[in-house]
Amino acid sequence: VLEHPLFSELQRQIPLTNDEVDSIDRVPVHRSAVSRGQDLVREGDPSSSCIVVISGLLAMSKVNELGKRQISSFHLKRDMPDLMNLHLDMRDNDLRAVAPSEVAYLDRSAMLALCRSQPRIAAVLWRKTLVDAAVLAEWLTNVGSRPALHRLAHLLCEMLTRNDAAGLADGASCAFPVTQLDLSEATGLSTVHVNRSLQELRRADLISLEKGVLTIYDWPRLAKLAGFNSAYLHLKQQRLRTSTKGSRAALS
Amino acid sequence: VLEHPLFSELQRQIPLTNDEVDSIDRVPVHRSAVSRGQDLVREGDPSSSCIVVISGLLAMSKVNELGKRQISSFHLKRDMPDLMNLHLDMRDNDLRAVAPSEVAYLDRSAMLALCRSQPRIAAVLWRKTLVDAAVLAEWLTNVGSRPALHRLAHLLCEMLTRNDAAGLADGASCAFPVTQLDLSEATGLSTVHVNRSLQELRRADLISLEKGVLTIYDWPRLAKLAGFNSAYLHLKQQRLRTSTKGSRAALS
DNA sequence: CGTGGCCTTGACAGGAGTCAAGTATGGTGG
DNA sequence: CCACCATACTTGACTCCTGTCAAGGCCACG
Repeated sequence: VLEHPLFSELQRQIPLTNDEVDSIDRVPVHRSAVSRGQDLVREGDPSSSCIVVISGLLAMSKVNELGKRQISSFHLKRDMPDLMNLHLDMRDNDLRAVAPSEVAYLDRSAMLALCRSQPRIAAVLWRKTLVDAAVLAEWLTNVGSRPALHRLAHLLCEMLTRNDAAGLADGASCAFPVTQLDLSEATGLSTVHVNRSLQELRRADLISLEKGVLTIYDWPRLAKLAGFNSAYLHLKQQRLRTSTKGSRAALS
Repeated sequence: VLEHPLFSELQRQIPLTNDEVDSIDRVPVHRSAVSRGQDLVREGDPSSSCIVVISGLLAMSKVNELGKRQISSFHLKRDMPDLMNLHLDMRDNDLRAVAPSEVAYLDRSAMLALCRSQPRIAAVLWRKTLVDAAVLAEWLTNVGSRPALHRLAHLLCEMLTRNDAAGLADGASCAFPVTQLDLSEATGLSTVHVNRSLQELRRADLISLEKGVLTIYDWPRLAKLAGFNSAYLHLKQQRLRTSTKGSRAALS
């Protein structure tokens, strides 16, 4: 018997009462696997479910009138991208699997009922949407105010920090299975420029990004370049990352 | 005796019960006037209050490591910009008066208590934060994927639409008391380029923006240029703006 | 061992930024 | 009532960051 996907995430935030656990168990779940590039939901769909990432990597995005796609967030294991639509009746964005993923669909009206009956759970979920919004604001700042190199560096810093906070990082490395096209859509740059900027970061021995694995060799320098300050992620346990230093040669 | 600022906004969303009205009245309010350019709260401040705009125009913004400011949202009368921080303990953004404004400060812990005791009100407020987040995502798309002219046009379309939905527009006109510096910080463009793009929009007889008043002379053409679709604003009453057409000459 | 993604590279173009100077505009005080 | 000042807006010239186009190389997968 599989654990309820809401349970593991909520338990991380607050200790749950028996009553709360029972309420959670009453939310119907439906699991499913999605392959790379597949859309889970599309702009204009009515919101009818609420997705939890079980594994893999999802991206929320919008396509503008010229067909250019803008990714507005990445979602790791245990993230709930659909929370942003819980109280909205129609989606105005796409949700797509950037890498092969497994997801759980929770019934939306059951989720709404859960929030009505369990205010503490509602508060935790609400808080999660606010953190997502804070990340969105930081992305806007990133895209609107930083030059290409800093922008990419910032995204990479965020990904490692979030993976680390979620217990998904391995030292200075974490999974980040994206193509350069994905990166270009997340940063608002062209793929060619993403390619060149990545090379510059690699040549400076700051990072490597290959086969879907991101490694940051010199955190202090990269974070400084990016102007990265993790405050906007509102992590509960402030794990201060100060010392994953060392050149590529030193690590390998 | 002044009406409670929460009341007018919530009443617009759902009919309130007596019990709910009583709970709202128990939230302490403190009104205050702020002058142009004044910061109401700053990045790093603990969230201790929750602001409602009574009149004027506020902007949320972040300053990057190079001192460049990015505005992430504008807030009109009755908006509650601080709702984005209700469940977060520390602010990661600034809130500033773009124009002379009046605001009401609601006590944050009283707001949290209100949400705990009145789930319907919590749901309405939660929904408001989700709409704000949806706007943020659209801004990201705007800044990340549209060229300067389209980007500005999109912002102007949004402002008129929101003013209209809030009952603050006068036909094809609304207040928008911003400087070109403000516009540049909201769009991620330079002030010089904002200036030239505005002139281009004016020369095409699409808009005027002077003395803090925005007028859109040819909505269909401007909206098309901007790729503007109001769906992301999640307005309850879909007031379809299709026909504020006419050249400047025809209107004046 | 093809074949289609994806990554890489070079050459070129252009949108947007910067710098710098000049022009309105509105508020202030003499 | 008008001179003065600060702030905002305009304009021109020039630079450069980033995008576009196009071709070639490198896998991974069938």
